Amino acid sequence: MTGSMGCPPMSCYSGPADYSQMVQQQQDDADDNQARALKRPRLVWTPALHALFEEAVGKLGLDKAVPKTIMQMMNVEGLTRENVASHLQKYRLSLKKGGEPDGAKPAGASSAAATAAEGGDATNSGGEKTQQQQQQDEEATAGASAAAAESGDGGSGSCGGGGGCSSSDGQEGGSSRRARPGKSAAGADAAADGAAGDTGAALQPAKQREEQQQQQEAQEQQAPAAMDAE
DNA sequence: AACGCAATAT
DNA sequence: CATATTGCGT
Repeated sequence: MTGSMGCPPMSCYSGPADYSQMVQQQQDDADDNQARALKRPRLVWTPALHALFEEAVGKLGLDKAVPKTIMQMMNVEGLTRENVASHLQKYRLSLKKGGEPDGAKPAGASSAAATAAEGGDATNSGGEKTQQQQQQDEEATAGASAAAAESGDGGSGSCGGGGGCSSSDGQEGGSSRRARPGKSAAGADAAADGAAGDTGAALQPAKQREEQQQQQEAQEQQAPAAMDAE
């Protein structure tokens, strides 16, 4: 093992496994915070998370793809419903727009892989800094830990059991909504915290547990010999 | 309460 | 730009 350790495509992934901390600076209040729900850094939707997300949506079915379920299925600590909801929106929007028709990509698209599209490192490896805009500040954020691993599929049925779950409903047909102009500045709300905690208490250098492999079916490769299966 | 969506803020 | 946040209507 000498020096070549390049991680072949997909293998050592630095995705949502062990992020670093990096506290962010936010307007802390001078108030004492205490058990305030900490503010988590901007969630970085890494390709893997996206993958899990898409997976969950796909497996659950569009009808059941509701934030709560998705979130549970992804099993990513620290992920909140809001996170998923927000992304879900985007996801749906994207589908509506150019779903994935081949050629519907604005331009340039690159093909992507077929079996596994992973590989995204959050941080580049070279040092290039192309991409992205000038703003964005240096807000380094990170935060979610991922894990999840095999969900065995079908594992969780949210409401299947005993309760009664309402299923999804339909959408409203109406369209008349939207009416809320006002808003703007003026409020002086206060809210914030400071400290560094991490709600995602699983991404700190103190926990060293589950972590390591997680991915979805992209890892079924194994068994050199023959192994029957489906 | 939870979801969906658009406006809006960072 | 990508996300989060918020407001409103189901």
